[in-house]
Amino acid sequence: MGVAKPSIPKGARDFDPDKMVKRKFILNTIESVFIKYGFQPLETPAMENLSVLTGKYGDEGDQLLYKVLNSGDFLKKVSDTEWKEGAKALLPKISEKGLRYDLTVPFARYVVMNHGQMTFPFKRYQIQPVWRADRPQKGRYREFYQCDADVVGANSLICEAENVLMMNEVFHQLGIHDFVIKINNRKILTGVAKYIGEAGNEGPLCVAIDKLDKIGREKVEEELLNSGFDKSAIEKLSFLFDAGNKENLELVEAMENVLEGVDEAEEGLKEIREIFEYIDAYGLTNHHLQFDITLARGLSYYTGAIFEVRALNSQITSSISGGGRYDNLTGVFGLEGVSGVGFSFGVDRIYDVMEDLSLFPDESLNSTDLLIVNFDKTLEKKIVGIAGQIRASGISTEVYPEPVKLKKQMNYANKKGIPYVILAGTEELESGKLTFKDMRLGEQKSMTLTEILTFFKKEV
RNA sequence: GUGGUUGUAGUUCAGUUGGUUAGAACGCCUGAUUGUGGUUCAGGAGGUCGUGGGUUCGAGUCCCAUCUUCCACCCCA
Repeated sequence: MGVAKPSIPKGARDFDPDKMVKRKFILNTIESVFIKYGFQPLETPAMENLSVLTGKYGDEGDQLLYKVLNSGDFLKKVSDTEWKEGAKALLPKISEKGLRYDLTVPFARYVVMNHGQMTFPFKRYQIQPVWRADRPQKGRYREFYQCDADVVGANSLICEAENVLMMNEVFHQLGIHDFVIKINNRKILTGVAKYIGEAGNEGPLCVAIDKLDKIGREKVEEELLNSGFDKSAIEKLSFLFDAGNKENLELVEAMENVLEGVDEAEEGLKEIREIFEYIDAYGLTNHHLQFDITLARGLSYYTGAIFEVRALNSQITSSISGGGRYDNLTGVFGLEGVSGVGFSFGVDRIYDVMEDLSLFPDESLNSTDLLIVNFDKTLEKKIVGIAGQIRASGISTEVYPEPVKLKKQMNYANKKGIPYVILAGTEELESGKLTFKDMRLGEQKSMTLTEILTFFKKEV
C-alpha cells in the first residue's frame, strides 16, 4: 500500500516564495497607502455564525457559502423525519458556522456589535482571505484575498475623493500607469430608471447595463426585455448608450440636460461634480478618472458613488479595484443609519496584470544581501560572529549552515540571487582581510569587516 | 449549478490504426575545477503514464467512474 499522494482542495493555492515575495510587494504597497490615509487594521474570524452570513448575498450567494460541520457527533440532533426532508431542512441541525464570504458583512457585524465603543468616522482596512464554493476558473479561486478599506459614519464626498487618491497612489507605486477609474452614481441610475418609466426597477437595470462592455448593446436590450422592461422604456435608454467619448464635465452637463427634473439623477450628477472638485482641490491632476454613465456594478448594496478600475494595455481586462458608497451597511443587523464608503483591491488580478506587463522590480525579489561561506567546522564560531555584526547594521545576512563544498555554497548564493558573498577561511580570519565577492560582477576584493560595512552603507 | 476541456520525469511537452525496454528539452546530481557560482564539456539519477475499475493475448493509447486543470454560462474578486 502506497502512501496517498498529497493534494490541496480545488481552487486553493500554495504561494511559493517566488510568488509570495511578489504578493507581499503588492500587499505592503496597498497597506502602506491605507495607513497613510488614516485607516487602521482590523481582522475578523475566518468562521462566522451562519446566522450572520446567510441571506446577505442573495440566493446564489447562499449556495456559495462554505458551511462548517458541527464538531462531534453532528447527527445527534437529527431525527429520521428531518433526514428525509432533505439538505435544506437538515443544514441548520448539522451546521452553525460558515467561512466568511467577503469582508464587508463581517465588518458590518463588527460595527453593530461595537458601535457603542467606536469613534466615528471609523476608518478600517482589512486584508484577509475569503472563501466561496464557486467553480474555479483562471483568476477565480475558492480561497482568495480581499483588501478592503471602508469609512463608516461620514457622509462627506471627501471620502470618495480620497478613494480615488488612494487608487492612484497604489497603482502609481506599483508601476501600473495605464489604467482608468470609472465612476458613476447609483442615484443617477435610479433616476434613469425613473426617467424611462421603470421607477423602482434599477436593480435589474444595473445588472443588465453592467454587462454592456462585455455583451454589447443588443444583448443588454434583449436582457432588459426579458426582465420585463417596456419596449418604449428601452428605446428611451438610447441617450445612455450614445453618450460617447465626451469629456467628464461635458458628459455631466449633457446628462444634466437629459435628466433635468429627475431629483435622484440631479443629486447624483451634483455629487459627481463635487467629487471632481475635491480631487481638483487636492491637486491631483492626472486622476485617471472617467465618468461613465453605463457603469453599474452588480452589487445591490451600493446607493451612491460607484467605482471600478481597469488596467489598460494588458491582457487582463477584468477589474482590479472597485467600490462605492452604501447608505445602510448595518441595517440587516438592526442598526439603521450607518452609512459608509469603501473600496477594495483585487490582489490576484493586480498580480496577473503586473506579471503580464513585467512590472515587478528585481530589487523587490531578493531578500538576502550577503552570504558568508562556511569553510570548516572549526571556523564556524568566528563567521557566526561576523554575521552578527553585519546584521546589527541592518544588512540581511546568511551563514551557510554546513561546511560543504564551496561550489555548492556559491551555487546556493547564485540561485537565491544573493548579490554578495564573504569568503573567510583560516587565512582571511587571521589577517582580518576577508574575501568579498560581488556575484553580479564576478569580482572579488580583500576587505576588512569595517570596509565591508561602509561599502554597504554607501550602497543603501 | 449547466455544458465542454485537460492530466505522461521536478517543469514544459512528444508518444503513429492498441504491439518489444515510454522519449526530448530544460532543471537536478556527479566529475572536468579537493578555495569560487552564473558559460562550456562528459556522465548519472529520476515515470505504479492523475486515481480506481473494465474491454483485450496485450492499454500511455479504447470504455466507465472519480479527482484535477482550464474554458464558456450563472455570478463574481
